[in-house]
Amino acid sequence: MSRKITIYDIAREAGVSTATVTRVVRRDPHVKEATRLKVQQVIDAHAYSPSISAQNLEGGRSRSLAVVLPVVSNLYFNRIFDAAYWEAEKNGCSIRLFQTMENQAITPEIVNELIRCRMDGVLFAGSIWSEDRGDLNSALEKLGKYMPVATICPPDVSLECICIQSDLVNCSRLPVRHLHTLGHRRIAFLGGSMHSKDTSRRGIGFLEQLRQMDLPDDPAYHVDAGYDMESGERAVLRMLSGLDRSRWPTAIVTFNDLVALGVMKQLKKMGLSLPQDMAIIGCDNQFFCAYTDPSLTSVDLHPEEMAQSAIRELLLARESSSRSFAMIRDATLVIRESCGAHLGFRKL
Amino acid sequence: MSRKITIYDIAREAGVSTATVTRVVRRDPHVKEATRLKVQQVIDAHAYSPSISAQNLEGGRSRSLAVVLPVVSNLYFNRIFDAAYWEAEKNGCSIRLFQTMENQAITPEIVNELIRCRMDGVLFAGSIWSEDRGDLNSALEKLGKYMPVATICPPDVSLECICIQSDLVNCSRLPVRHLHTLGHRRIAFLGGSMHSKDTSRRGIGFLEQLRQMDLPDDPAYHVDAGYDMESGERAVLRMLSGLDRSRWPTAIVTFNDLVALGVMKQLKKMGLSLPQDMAIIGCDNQFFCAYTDPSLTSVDLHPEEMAQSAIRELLLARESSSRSFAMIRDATLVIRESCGAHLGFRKL
DNA sequence: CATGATTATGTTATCGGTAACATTTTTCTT
DNA sequence: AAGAAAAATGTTACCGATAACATAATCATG
Repeated sequence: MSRKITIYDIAREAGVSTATVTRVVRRDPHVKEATRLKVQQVIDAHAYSPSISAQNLEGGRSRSLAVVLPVVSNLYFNRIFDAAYWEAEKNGCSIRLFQTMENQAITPEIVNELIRCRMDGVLFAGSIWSEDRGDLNSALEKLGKYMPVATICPPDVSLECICIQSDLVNCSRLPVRHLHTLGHRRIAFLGGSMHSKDTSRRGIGFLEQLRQMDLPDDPAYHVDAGYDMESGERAVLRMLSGLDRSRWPTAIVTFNDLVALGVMKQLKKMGLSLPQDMAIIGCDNQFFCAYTDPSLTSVDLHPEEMAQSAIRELLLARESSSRSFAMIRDATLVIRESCGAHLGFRKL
Repeated sequence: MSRKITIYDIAREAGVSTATVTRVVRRDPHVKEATRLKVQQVIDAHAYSPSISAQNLEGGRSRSLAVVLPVVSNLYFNRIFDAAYWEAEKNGCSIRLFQTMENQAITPEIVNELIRCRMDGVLFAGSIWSEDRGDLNSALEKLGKYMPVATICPPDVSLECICIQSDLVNCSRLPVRHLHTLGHRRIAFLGGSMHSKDTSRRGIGFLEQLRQMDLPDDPAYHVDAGYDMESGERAVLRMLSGLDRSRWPTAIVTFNDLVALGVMKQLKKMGLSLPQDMAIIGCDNQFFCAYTDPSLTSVDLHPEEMAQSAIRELLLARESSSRSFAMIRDATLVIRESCGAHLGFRKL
């Protein structure tokens, strides 16, 4: 393995001091043109570039940001991660990923590692809240003493940080309104685990929306459905088999597109035709929504934009210390075929 | 922002030298129990842990591996990245991601950054080969002088490195054989860009397979289809509209599951029913395959296992210098509904 | 051309650990 | 109890870059 060329090698070969080499590298104007040229030549010849570890040690920063999220393989978080990557890249920073898995806990090990590595900032993204948010908050609070902190998740007023959240109100309102326009009255919500605060928040928004529009908010229409396809399949089966056919909802709003995928599969298995017998609305507007059959109407929370803002704010916060920031990213309903809107379909 | 506790702080407070603190941290047995306890107490009290940058600088390594791939948002590479993450995590390493985008070029900037950061190894994953592979090889060769290199992609014998590849032979053979068993004779391949070496390799394997089984290898059945859903839609339309209905293939093998998604959508739009009118086989066995309608038979190349092996070998190569390794990961056909096998369906 | 101002370059301490080597302390042996 | 061996601990140079400070070289001006 080759030895890495150091600043000393360059200095020696160019016949100058290391200080001058640094100056050339950092484009310090206080260098005579002749010297600059000579040094630059040696640098180019060896393709020298300063060691990151040495720079980090000296400067006490790392030019890298942490992104802490449950799982990258989840498409929603994948989009956050990807967007964060490019935004960081654009600013000469790298991203270090930490996956917390379902429990979404920032373990003391992670906290420690982040501090050890002198991360320039940390972005925490989550959707399911851990049972006692206390742990999470205290972890974030501790991190806040060492680096700027940003979160993309339901907000907690008690926390001073860069706080970006999706528009949960519209996230519930848009689907209900759309379905209402199409004439639906019995609308069900298959959403997440009812034990999680986020879900119930979304569920509550959903219920509020129903009431505002004078639609029935039958508890039987509000079912715990987990976060994936299998859960969706099971949940819809459980819900429908517990109801007399006359009381079946005519539309289902799901926690996310994965759940919707499961729901659609199960409904077809039961012999229903979509969207005629049941309208479906998902959430996240994943890439496959346009390719399901029927294509899936879905709410886009714009995770990319949220991640971008978060990273941008983190980088700004590096300079101007202690900066707190809050924004709500609006939600958008992307209408496709799964509610029959394209057919001019209207429930009676 | 709090100042990070250093080894000097601990040493001073515990009344020992920094060497002793290091010994305690590194579990050196040559420390008196009483001293160890005293130092450990101070360490715990301040939640001290050694600075990564300092360790990296001193030790000349980074405990982190680079994963270079086109795009993480692509599900295939996402799985590679995720598996690499966990395998590295298990070994106390972190992963640094580099996205090369479509051209899949390891730019000089990336090469430089990898060396600058003293990466402990690099895993290059790709599928589409850049037009002149020369650039890529010379980049990998250069990197090889500084760190162990692994690749997950079609092999190049000229390159000395850890070389993991998927079983391209079976990747072509399994779908053709399955379709043949089901009575299909006219089988089409919608695969990637025909300009890329990988695709043509896969395409060639496909053609060979057809010949071996005495099936027609009509060039009209071998179409450039890109890598995503839109390309799949367009490609199948192009292929079928160029053929008399009597000459239509009865089955289509696609480059990947995304292309298959597009193909299925287009076929349905044309009024065909699946799998009766057309059998489809995808590749990658993505999570959504079980939830398309009909569910999609697909080849699994086991990217997770490949990534795992790659990372494992990289970590081993760190110790025993210059280690070259090759393996072919077998492909598996996951049979679902899209060829009608579940119906006992047989083409006549 | 001497002198101060300005510009260019060099010297050195520092960032936070690590490990080789040196030194001190303890333990064991006879 | 003296001396050797072993164990515990301390000292220090080093990893590679940076920047404050010091010094040297160049320039302008009366």
